[in-house]
Amino acid sequence: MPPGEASEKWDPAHLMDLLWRTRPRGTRGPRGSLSLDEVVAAGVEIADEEGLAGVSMRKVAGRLGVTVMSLYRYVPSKEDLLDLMFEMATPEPTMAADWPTDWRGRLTAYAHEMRKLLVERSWMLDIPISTPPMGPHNFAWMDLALGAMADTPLTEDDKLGILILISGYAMNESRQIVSMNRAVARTGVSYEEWGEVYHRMLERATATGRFPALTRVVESEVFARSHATAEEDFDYGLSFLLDGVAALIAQREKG
Amino acid sequence: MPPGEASEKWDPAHLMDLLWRTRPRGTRGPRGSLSLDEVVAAGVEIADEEGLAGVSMRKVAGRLGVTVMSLYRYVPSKEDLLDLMFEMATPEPTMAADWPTDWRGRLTAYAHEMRKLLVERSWMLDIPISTPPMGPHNFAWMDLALGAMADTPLTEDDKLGILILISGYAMNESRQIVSMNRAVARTGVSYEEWGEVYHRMLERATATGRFPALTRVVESEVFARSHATAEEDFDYGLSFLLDGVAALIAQREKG
DNA sequence: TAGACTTCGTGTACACCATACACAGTTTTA
DNA sequence: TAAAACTGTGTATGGTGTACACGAAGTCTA
Repeated sequence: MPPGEASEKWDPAHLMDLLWRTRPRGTRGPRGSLSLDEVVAAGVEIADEEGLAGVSMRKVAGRLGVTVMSLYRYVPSKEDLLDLMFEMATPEPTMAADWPTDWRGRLTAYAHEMRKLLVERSWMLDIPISTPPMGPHNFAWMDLALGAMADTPLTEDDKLGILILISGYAMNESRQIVSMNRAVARTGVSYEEWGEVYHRMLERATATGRFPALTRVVESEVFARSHATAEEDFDYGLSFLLDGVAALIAQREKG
Repeated sequence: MPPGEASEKWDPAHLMDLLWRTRPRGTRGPRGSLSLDEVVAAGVEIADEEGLAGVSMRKVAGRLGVTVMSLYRYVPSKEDLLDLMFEMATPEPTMAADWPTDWRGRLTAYAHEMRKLLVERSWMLDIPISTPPMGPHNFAWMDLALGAMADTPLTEDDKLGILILISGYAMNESRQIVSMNRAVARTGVSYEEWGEVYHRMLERATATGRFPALTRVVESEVFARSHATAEEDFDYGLSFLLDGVAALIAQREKG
């Protein structure tokens, strides 16, 4: 390789080696007193307790009774640690028991499962994702959703598109739920009162007359009335997507 | 008020005052040499040039020729500054000219406009959003989308749900595009080659036989083949949503 | 007009943060 | 036995947001 040419670019394969624990490890020196899993697990613990902002290399090291710099023998950077935490926090999907048999039921269950995970471990949504999914657990989830559509006449192209669409929807909806939960925690205003508060803000803003369509929504008191549960809201949007899938399936069956 | 009761909670109304420039300003002391708009604009400039990570209070102050701490006379915290930047970076929607007349065309245009903005100013997606939209420009966008459905028999409840759904979709899709752009920038691997690279990673992973449905997708070479443009991908998912909206409209017309 | 009151910008200081680097100790291979 | 490779550690660098105290400057009230 010509010198100076390879301007030190980042290689996604390194991350994959970390995720799959396939990093070649020389046999020479002393074996580490820790394992990659222990380091990542410590990070996950802290994130579960204090959120992602609480995860610092110092705290991870402290929890393991080790100096900060020794962590870098296991993980190239904090960014990689976060990617590894995301993978570890994604559970192996185990839905054999009550797993429905029709594609619609399965995709619904999949979306719900994803939302449940992301709302519980909301710090996962705070991790800046810099690559497409590459870890084994994440692949397993993809496989699950794709498998849900196995009995349909959809093309593989279709399935992939739908997978992305539904995952995106679940992430998005989770993001909103989480942001609402945090607002509640931070303000001390209850979940129910927040609709009231937002309603008043909108009233103040629409009083200028600049937002006619928004004004009509506000006047309909959607915000002020006690609203549907987050679960219902989620299913509402999901049904839109699944109707679209159904239509596509019908089309593929015909053609 | 009983002492010790109000345990110093965060008040969203303060943020709204900032966003609407309605913060009461005493008339006593000297007038500031800067304005809130100048501070926020400086932040936006830096974000445009270096991304959100480049925005620090020190750099903003430096750009304005002022000490760091003086910024806190205009903005309570960096978090608020970011919220203000989000609002300022959202342009006043001006789509009078080629604005379609049917709801479907309008919602499509809306979604495209949103995607364009978020991909251009990708740092907006990096801002941790902690409240529902409260700024004038954000309200204007909401109004636009709601107004797009004015001629339909949808209830105000429906419209709000659809607004959230479509905005969420646009944000989500933008997030993916941006993350791809960043991967390209960081690895030096071209946009086209990335499919190739990811394909090989998937091949390696599916070789274990653990992911049957994923294997079928990989074997179909969806990733390896040069793929649809991001624009086409976007419209693909959007059509799903809009079909759902059409179905709901038909239903409301009947009932 | 004098003094009280506010608000300004500034400098200093603190408690963090990620990580580059050199080093000494330990383990394995040639 | 010596070389090589890998380990954990301490130190150091250059960042981060913001609390606090200060003097200067402007505006209101008596």
